[in-house]
Amino acid sequence: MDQINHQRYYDCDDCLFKTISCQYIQKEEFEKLRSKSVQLRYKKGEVILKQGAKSTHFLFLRKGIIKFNYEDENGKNLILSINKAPALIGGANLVNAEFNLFSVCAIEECEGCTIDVALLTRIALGNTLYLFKMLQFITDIFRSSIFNFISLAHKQVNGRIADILIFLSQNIYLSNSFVLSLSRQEFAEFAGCSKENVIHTLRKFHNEGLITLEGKKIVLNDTERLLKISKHG
Amino acid sequence: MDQINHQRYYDCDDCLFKTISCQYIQKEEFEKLRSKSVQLRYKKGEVILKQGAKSTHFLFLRKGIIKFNYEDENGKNLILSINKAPALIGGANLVNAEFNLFSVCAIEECEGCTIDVALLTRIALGNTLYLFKMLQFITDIFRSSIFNFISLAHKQVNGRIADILIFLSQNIYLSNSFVLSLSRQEFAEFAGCSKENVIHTLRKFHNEGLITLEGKKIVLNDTERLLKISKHG
DNA sequence: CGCGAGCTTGACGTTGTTCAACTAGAGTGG
DNA sequence: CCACTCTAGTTGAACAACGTCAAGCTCGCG
Repeated sequence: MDQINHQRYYDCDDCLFKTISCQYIQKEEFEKLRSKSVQLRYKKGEVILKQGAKSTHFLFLRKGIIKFNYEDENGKNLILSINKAPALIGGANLVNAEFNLFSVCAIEECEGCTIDVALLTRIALGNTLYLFKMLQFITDIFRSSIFNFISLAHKQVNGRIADILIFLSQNIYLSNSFVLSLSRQEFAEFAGCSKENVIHTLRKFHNEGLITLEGKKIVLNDTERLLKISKHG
Repeated sequence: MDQINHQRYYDCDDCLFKTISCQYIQKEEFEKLRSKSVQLRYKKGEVILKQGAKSTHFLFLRKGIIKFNYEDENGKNLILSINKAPALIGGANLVNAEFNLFSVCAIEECEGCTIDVALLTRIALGNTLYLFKMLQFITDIFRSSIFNFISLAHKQVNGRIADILIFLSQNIYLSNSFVLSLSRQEFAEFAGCSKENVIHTLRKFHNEGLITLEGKKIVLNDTERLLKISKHG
């Protein structure tokens, strides 16, 4: 068991989290964090943090793409936000709640390390600039959720799907051409509509030449017009 | 000008913000905050903080009810959240942004005082427990927005309106019977639907005996069933 | 008294969901 | 190596939900 947990996939000296941390805190303090930290790999689909569970640790996501997922009483899922590394996740609860408000799942292979919340809090409370930096990291999820919130709230499906395509292109894959890591079902959970509607709409965009669709591969041909659709609603 | 600004509506010694602050910081420090602070009153409908403006101060809301309002490129409004005093507002931007991401408007007569962001930040950075407390205050808006986000995202209008009625009853007016401070239009902007739809749905709830509707006065007769409608979607 | 803003109502067309049938690919076992 | 099954994706049609529109109403205010 210990053997597995201590497996190391990468060198901490190469890690952004160390670089950032050491701008604020002493190396010895970072070493304390590190000594309590464990490197982990997640396969596509794996749950990283479980909604409702007690949040005992953060995860510094060094590589990969994740979704923030909310499951309601009826078992219906809703994707609040999609984020890529680097990110500090789980922190949605630092200020707010003892238990995870959402689940976090890998939608691409992910790599990162756990960070002890209690210890990080203790260190951060002794160093306010560091605390500030950590909070910036942590509240990112809220900001990106609100982007999606606004899109959902007063656009119809055309606009929302255009929004999501642009978001994925510009914020996640950083290219006009990408292989979607989401299933159609997940896309629907992000867009707040049925999967059939996603399929119909993507097909329509394809037929109109806005995008090129080949299964999971999507190419945005006309970002201009997508932006117009997004703007118009 | 100065005369007007220095008008005082209430005694700071009675104010919750002082009580809380003085649990963490020295009286002399609080006096610094106070000396830079101005008491203000807002009438129903007045804008307290304007979306896009530089956020130079917080407002400690001592009395009243406010809405967080987002206006999109086409001039359409969306109410993200409704909150009542006591609250520290404008802070949605503390960690995140230099400019206000949303507007804040009074929907009932409000009373509060400005707080200098730079000074509060300076003091809070010297006192992490206080910083933490302030952050808790400030991030409340996010949590309550996400409540509404989830409701919007995968419930239909029936469920959303039931949600809002319950929210208003339990979190804002603290009674089963209240006089709505929102116009039908604003209710629609909160529910993410058309005002006619709000009217139709409220009328239906009325006819089914779930609520009693008399213009702006609403009585929740059957919270149980409203909860069921909310849950079912 | 008349005007205007907010509210209400019902009709109608559009949007979006649900359902059922079908296809394609991946994994399984004989 | 070929059925078989399971899952994800796709399609179109029927139906329900929702927005838009147009008309009329109410109430407060000049």
